[in-house]
Amino acid sequence: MGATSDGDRPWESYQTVYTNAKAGMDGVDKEKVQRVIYEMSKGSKYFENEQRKEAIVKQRIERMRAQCAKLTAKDIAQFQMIADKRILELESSRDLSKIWVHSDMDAFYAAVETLENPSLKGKPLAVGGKSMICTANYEVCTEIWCSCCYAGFIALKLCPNLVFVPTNFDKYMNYSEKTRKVFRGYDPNFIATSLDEAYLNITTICKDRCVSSQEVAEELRNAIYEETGLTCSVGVAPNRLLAKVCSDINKPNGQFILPNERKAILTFISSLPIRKIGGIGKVTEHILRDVLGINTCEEMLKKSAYLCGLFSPCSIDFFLSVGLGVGNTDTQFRLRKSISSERTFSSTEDQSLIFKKMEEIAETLSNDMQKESLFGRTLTLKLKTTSFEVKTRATSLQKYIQSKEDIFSHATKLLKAELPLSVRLIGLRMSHFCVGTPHSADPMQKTLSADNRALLSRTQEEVVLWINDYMCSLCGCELPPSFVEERQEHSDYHLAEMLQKESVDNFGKPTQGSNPVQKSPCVGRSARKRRNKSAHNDGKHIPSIVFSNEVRKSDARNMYHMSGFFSMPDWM
DNA sequence: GGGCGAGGAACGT
DNA sequence: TTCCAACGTTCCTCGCCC
Repeated sequence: MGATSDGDRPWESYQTVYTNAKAGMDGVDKEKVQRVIYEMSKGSKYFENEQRKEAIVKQRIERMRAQCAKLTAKDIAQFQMIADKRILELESSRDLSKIWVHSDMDAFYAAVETLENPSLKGKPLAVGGKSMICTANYEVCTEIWCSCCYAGFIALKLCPNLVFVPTNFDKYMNYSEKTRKVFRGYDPNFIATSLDEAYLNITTICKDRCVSSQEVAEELRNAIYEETGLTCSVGVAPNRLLAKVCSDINKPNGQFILPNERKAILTFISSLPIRKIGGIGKVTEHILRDVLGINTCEEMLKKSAYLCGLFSPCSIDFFLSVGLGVGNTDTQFRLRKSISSERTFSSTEDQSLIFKKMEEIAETLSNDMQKESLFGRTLTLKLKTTSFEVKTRATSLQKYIQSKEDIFSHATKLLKAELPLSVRLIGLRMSHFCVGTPHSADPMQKTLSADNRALLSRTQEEVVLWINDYMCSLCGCELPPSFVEERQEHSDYHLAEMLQKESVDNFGKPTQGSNPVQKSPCVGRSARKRRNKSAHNDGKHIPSIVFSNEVRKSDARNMYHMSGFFSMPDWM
């Protein structure tokens, strides 16, 4: 942004239009696009809110610059030592033994619509509505720079021939399932991150069949095409962070293979813009660029001392990993931490209507929770006001809830405290789960004591059977073998429950003072607490001691890996 | 005064 | 003429408690 930007060319400073140009869009007149979006957005409430958010980011940048300026030579030397040590540790954790594939369907929703209605072929197509489009095909991309993230009416202005098709998620899920059928043939434990994206570990298949990753990638793309009639792009690399970047390089209908060699990775990373990395979005890019002048992944290492001086250890680890091209190579199981439902509608102040909307959302959320046997004890109400300001109000309850009535009742209390109000979105979120046991009412109860654990351990192997080494035979709770501690607590729970029942059967009432557990610890509380503690403390300040590899690994994993199934950044 | 948890905001896809 | 999502996680701040 130049000094004159806000004068003659105000659109240049409108951050909303900063976006990650995709492959095949080099010929687009970016300035025209940026100008049109600015002109059409200007003056709207949405625009005003964007300006407000931008001002906050700018303030943050100023604060960080001031923080930087305060660093003495001694501070910087100290931070450099910490950074260098950490870089060495990350380097030693580099795993080049795995071959990961990231598969990304090309303009998925638009491609499905075109496949089912060939008359759309060759036309610029947007899936969605005038308010927001989900996906556009490549005909649109070559005209207006970006395949999505536009309001429909703006896209229409930029591309007057644009044809709109409403979304049909059942259709997309059907095609997505077809792609997953193919993925299973290459990696039964593949990780789906959305309807159209997945990670596959093809190490074994390459080894067993004595074929190159290039051949497998090609075969996979052909198999997807044969099964669905749709094309995809794939990236092959030693870890998921890099595979994701690689899949974007030869899009659409292409592939890019990054060899499992350190030198090749460092060369690849050296000039890679940071925005290409999953997990670095508009704001992070803006901050790194304007505070530290970091534009490429390589520069993360050059500015490592300053990164250590400004960011939390979790963030530092991520940034340094990006600089080294180190990413996660394990297939890890992730547990959901929250579930939510939200709806946007025309702004209203009508309280009866607002409560009606909230009741509908409570019902949807309750249904979703029932499908996954989830009971939560923290309820968060989200409100987006007419001026696009987002507020959240949360409450933690004395018992785990799931029913629509319970959710609505507690949400009502939260909402009443905010009235009167003019809103355009209401959302409800439940978190702090207890999975699978409707009678686990009191979150304050204790888990098994050490004595009880010793007493019970002898027989617990006989209590819980893990179906497919994965699902609890007694309650259906899903825990993979790697969750050793969580499984232990889960077994303890069922055994205690069984013994308690026996006690009742034998004596007519529960043994006094021995009510060891009434909560199904699918997510072990002790483990969770430790993870939270670790992450929390780390977020506060940067310790002057050098981090241990083990601690940092668990923290970084905590940061993202335990996240939801579909919105997890892919770099870990 | 430090640990800890809750709540709210920010961020990313 | 006017229209800009849905979902999930992490980060940061604040206040309580020992």
